[in-house]
Amino acid sequence: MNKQSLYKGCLEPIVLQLLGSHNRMYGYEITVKVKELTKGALQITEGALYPLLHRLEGEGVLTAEMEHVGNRMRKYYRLTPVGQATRKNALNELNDFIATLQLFNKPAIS
Amino acid sequence: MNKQSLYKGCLEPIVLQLLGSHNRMYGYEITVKVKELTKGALQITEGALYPLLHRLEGEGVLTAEMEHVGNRMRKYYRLTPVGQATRKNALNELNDFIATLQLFNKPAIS
DNA sequence: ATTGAATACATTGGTAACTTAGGTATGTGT
DNA sequence: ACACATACCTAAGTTACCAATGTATTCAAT
Repeated sequence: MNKQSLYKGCLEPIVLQLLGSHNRMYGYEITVKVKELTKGALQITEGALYPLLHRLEGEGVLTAEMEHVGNRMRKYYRLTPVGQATRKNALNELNDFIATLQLFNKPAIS
Repeated sequence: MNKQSLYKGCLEPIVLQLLGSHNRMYGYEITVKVKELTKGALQITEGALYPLLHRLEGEGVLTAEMEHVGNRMRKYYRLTPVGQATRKNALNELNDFIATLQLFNKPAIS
């Protein structure tokens, strides 16, 4: 078992948290920021991120605005009002989750 | 997204931790203990647990011994020496994971 | 000037780790 | 008698990811 598997299911709350503290971000920026923030511990793959962003946009959690920087396209995402609430809720769940995991955090007994 | 999805990938380290602090346990006991410990926050399904135990046994992480209590069978699992090491490693990964998640734990900015 | 890496978007196919639903059987409470 | 708890198990479907690939532009290095 690869430790990366622990992060399964955490991508959405992480992205929501990032967007909750950054006004707006584009996809590639998110991957770089996460890698940087976690010092490489977590590397979001684009194959996971882009479909997630599209889904969240479709659900009304995010809005997107295209922008051109030079000749290159960027798609900026930001939280909608619904997304703000979703983020808060996801944060609560994340904290409950962490608290629960801590219950099992014992050095050993043997 | 159901918050249960956060636990995806955490079942193995949790089971290893439990067995690391309990000498030996049987499957059903594990489900009850986890539910009790987490006050219902985490309910391991048998469809997830039994295949996991079988896999870990096959990998040499656990050994099993059958026992009869009255007319009913119990299959007790315990960590092998390999399993002890696996548990320690899983615990480290779990702690790193928690530390990484904490990086995103900010109330908000908005 | 060309090559590789970085930037930036995206999709497709495969898979691991679950959930849901079921099956078998014994014991216990009402 | 019936439901619920105990105790094992499996099979089929779902989900959320990863790996690989594709397109195109920009920049640094040789």
